[in-house]
Parts: sequence; C-alpha cells; structure tokens
Amino acid sequence: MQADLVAVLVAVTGGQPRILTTGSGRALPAGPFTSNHRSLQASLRAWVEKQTHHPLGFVEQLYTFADRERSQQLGMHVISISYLALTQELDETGAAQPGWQDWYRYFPWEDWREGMPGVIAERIAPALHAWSEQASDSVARSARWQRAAMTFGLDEHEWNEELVLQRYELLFEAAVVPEAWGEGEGDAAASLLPGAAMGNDHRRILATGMARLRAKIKYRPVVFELMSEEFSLLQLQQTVEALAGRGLHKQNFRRLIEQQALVEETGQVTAVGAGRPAKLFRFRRNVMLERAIAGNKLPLARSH
Amino acid sequence: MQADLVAVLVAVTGGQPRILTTGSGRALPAGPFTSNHRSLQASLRAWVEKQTHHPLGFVEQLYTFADRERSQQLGMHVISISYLALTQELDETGAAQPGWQDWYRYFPWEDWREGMPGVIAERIAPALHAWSEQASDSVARSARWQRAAMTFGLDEHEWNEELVLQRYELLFEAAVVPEAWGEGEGDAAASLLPGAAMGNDHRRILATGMARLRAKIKYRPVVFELMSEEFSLLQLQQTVEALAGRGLHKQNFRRLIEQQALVEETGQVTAVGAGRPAKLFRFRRNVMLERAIAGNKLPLARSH
DNA sequence: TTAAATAATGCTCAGATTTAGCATAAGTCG
DNA sequence: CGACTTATGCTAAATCTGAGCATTATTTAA
Repeated sequence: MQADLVAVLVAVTGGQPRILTTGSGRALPAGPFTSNHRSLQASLRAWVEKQTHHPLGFVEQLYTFADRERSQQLGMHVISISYLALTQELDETGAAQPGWQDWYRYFPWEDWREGMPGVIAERIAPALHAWSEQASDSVARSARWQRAAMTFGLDEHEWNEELVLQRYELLFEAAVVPEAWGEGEGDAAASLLPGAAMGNDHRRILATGMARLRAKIKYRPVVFELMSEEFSLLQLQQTVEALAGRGLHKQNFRRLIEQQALVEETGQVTAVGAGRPAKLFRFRRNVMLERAIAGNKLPLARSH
Repeated sequence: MQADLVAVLVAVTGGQPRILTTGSGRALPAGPFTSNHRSLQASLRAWVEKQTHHPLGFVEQLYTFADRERSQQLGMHVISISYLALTQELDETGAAQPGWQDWYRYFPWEDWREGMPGVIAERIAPALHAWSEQASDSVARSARWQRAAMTFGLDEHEWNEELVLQRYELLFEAAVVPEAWGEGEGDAAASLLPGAAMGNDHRRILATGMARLRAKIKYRPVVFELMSEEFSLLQLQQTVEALAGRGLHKQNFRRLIEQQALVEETGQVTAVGAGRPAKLFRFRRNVMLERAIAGNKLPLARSH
C-alpha cells in the first residue's frame, strides 16, 4: 500500500482565485508521502514550500480515499490524502510562477459574481432536465429534477455557493462531464459542458477544496492568508468574492469586518487610480488565537 | 505502509451519549483496511455492521494521520484513517451489546447539561493556572491563561461546546492527562484529572469525533440517525442535549424543529409515566435530500 | 377527591443580526 | 469644471434568537 499527497493550493491574484496545477493544467500537484517526515502535514508543507517558495499560511486536510481503479494491479490500493492550502501566487519579486490557473476554468458555473453564468441556463439546466426525464418512473423523474434544481439554484431555489462538490457529482452522474466517461468511450465531446477536465479524480478533489474553503471563510479568518501585508477593504472584499463566487454588499461587509476588529489601519492610503483613496489595513494577527477559538463571521449577503 | 481504520461509533441510549469501545474501554474499535473492498468507507461499513448488527446511518471521515511513533520499526508508518459513524446501541431485540461506554466517562468536563461541571473549577482551572505560571515571561504567561480561559469558558468567556479537541489538546500540553506522559514516567497519577484515558491517541480521535458531531448537528439533520422510528420532541431534544452537552430552551427547540418541517406527527402519543402525554413524531426522510443540500438549524441556546 | 408534580404546548416580547438602500465625501480624469 | 469612481457613514425594515409567561393535560401523592 502506498500513500500519495494531493494538494489544492489556492491563491487569489488580481481578484481571481487561482490554483496550482501540473501536467498542463490537467492535474493537481501530487507526490508520494515520504517517510522521512514526522507527519503527513509536515511532509506536505515541506514539499509545497519547495515548489512555491512561499510559506503555507494555512493547511487543512480534505479527504482520504483509496480507489482500486487508480492502481494497475488488482487488489493494490493507492491511498490518496488530499489537502487544502492557502498561499500567494507571486514570489517576493513579483515574478509569475508557472502552473497557476483560474479555478473557474474548471468550474465555470461556479462564478456568480456577475449573476448567474450563462452556461447554467443554456447548457446545464437542459442537460439535467434531459437526465431527469431518463428516470424510470415519474417519482424518480421529479426527484431527479428536484435535486438538480436545488443544487443549481434553478426554479425558485436559492443558489448556495457551498455546494460545489454536490454540483460536480450531479454532473458526473448525469454524465455531462468527461470524467464520467471511460477511456475513448463514445463521442462525449459533443454533449460536454464548458469547463476543463482533469485526470484521475482531481477535479473532484478540487471541488472538495473549493467547497471547504467557501464554507471556511465564513467562520474563520483564513482569507487573510491570501492577502498581502497591507490591503484595502475593497481588495479584501474582492478576495472573498472571488472565492465565494458571488458579490457582496459593500457597506455590510465593511461593518462586519470592522465590528469584529479583525483589521487595524496602517495609516496609509492606496496611491492608485480612480476614486477616493482607500485606507489601508493590516490583519491583526494577535486576534488569530481568539478568533480561531471563538469563530468569526464574514458576511455573504448578495450585492447590488 | 499499512492503513488502519478507526471508528468513533456513536449512539444515544437513555439520554446518554455512548461510544463503542474495545479493550475494556481503553480503545476505539479499529481494524486494518482490507483490500477486498471497493473503498475505505465500504470497508468500514461492512466491518462495523458486522460488529453491531445495525446499519450505519451516517458515516463521515474525520482525519487521517501517520505517526512514526505508533510503529515499532523506524521509518515505518502506519496510516490511520478515522471515521465518525452514527448508529443505535441496542439491537432489534433490545439486548445490550458489550463495549458501549458513556462518552463523558472520557471527558467529564464536557458535560454542561447540569451547569459547569465541578471538575473544571476544582481541578482543571487550578491546573491550567499553574501551567500558565510556568511560562518563561509574563507575556507568555498571560497568553497561556488567555487561551485556557477561552477554551474552557473561564473568567468572562462563554463556554463553546465545539472546542472538545482544543480542550483536550490544551490539557495534553499542560500534561494533566496521562497520555501526555511516557510509559511509567513518574507519579502522574496524583496530579491527574478525572476522566478515563485511552491507548494510542484514541482519546484524541474521540475528541475529534465529538467536536465534529457537535458542530454537525447544528446544520445537518443527523440527530435522526440516532433516534428510533418514532419519538417525542422531548426525546429528540434530550438526544441533542446529550451530544451537545448543554441544556436547550424547550420552546425554542420545538419552534425550530417544527418550523423547518423536519418531522411529522404519527398521530400516536407516548403511553408512559408522568405528565401530559407527548405527541409522537417521525423524521420526514423525504426532506433528507433538501435539508442535506440546503442545510438546517438546530437551536443551541442555553436553557433555564 | 383533590392538591401537587410533571410535561407539553401556545404565545409574546425585547434585543441582536441581517439585508438593502440612501446620502455624502473625496479623489481622478477628460 | 463636470462626470465618474470609490470610500464611508447611517438607517429603516425584516428576520432571527433568547427568555419567559401562561395554559393544558396527565400521573401521583395526600
């Protein structure tokens, strides 16, 4: 039995959520768990930090799975232990590192910052409707559609940004993502959705990581791991929006951040472009402990 | 490399939260991951169901760890994958199964149903205070006490029932639990707290499971996996209270349950003892899907 | 038979939180 | 200077929560 580590390594650059990939964007970075490390997490940290030249601010285990399919030999399992980790894309010199991709490249339907993405009404809803109709009896048909509608915020249902994994799994079941097809099995291409696929079950792991992060930012101050030392509240908000895939109400966002005393003013203001200059803030790392224990909230009300 | 499965198997019987143990209550049930199963979860399910003669309603992975310490040979790791699973203690005939223990036996300080347990003021607070004082400088001392106070709800701090793991780890660091001591290392016994220890890191795993479950019942309808087919709202409430380790406000509890349409009346009433008979309810399994997707809430306000 | 005692339920209220906007201030740009 | 952009202050309304009062239905003890 062998153990692999797989990482969903997230950064937010220029208001876009990014993940580190390998294999021309078809895989998540992965490596064997080498026994010369004390623990799994230590092993992961060492390995990722060597690749990115950035300390990992936040690391969290996602899920462990063992799939026989993934191994050549029958009866042989590879155990994969997946992690979510937060970092920054650019190194100290601001140089771009290769391999980073926008995560909405893999999940175009997850980005609701500009409202419901066209792909949902144009492609996903019809596909899921067709899938619903394939069910044997009318009860199963309506159950399928119910599920589809709730998961994707169709009909009267609200969009819930945390259901990234459920949505992916639904699309998988409905066989409208290429991963659901075996090797060279039919002309899938025609019926496929936009959104890049990945090898193995890496897109599923990515979905798990996205879901976890979207849930986490609501009650733990992890966003700050993605920010540079000083930032404006708008930058902070845009980072949250990038991750959550939805717009936030600006005034309420600010109120909550300041109310919880998560940040302090640096005294500086932004030098740049148009509009009134924004005050700069820094994260009060000293509240880390309290908040990590007590919990905190980020507002996720809709915007506009 | 070898993989073990460890299960925190929870039931609530007679208003008490119970866990399945082995080795005279010194260990959690564990077994090797056998390769003749498709997945980890399938393997765990099969194995536990054989032991308990109960289908597992709810299974969730907790954490995977690899500790060199746990293995004899240097450089050899055993990977342990821990799970939380919910079931019922009694089999169909109502016969008691061996090995079940009250979980507060291992964590007496976690049961606040009758208010703050005496052990906190009498033993834990003094021990943690002493530990704080051992720190080198005054900043570290006050940081230690701050942490202790927040974690255990001392001073002005609120008790947070979800911090089971943090509390255990704090006690471990302060070396007031026997697991923190090496084999036969000194007369620990004198300074030890009430609360049964476990072998390996099983008490830590149990703490992880308790914490996860306490968090989960607040937003997923998992309590129902622990109930029998029909139940009164008081029984339901007492089950939640048993898990959460705190009392709830009865009227508010009912309001939330009914408001969310999680249950439906069976038309029956309880036959038993004192007081006005209670209506019996059953869980509306058909809302399982919606709720599993949409989330739901259990109230956890204090009672009295 | 009646007075506790025990539970179940119905309702109300005040305070806190959340959502959605309005209004204004302080800059940049053409 | 006027249009435009972004930052910020404030508030009203709706909802959610925590607490507690009051009443009803049964069992048990006096």
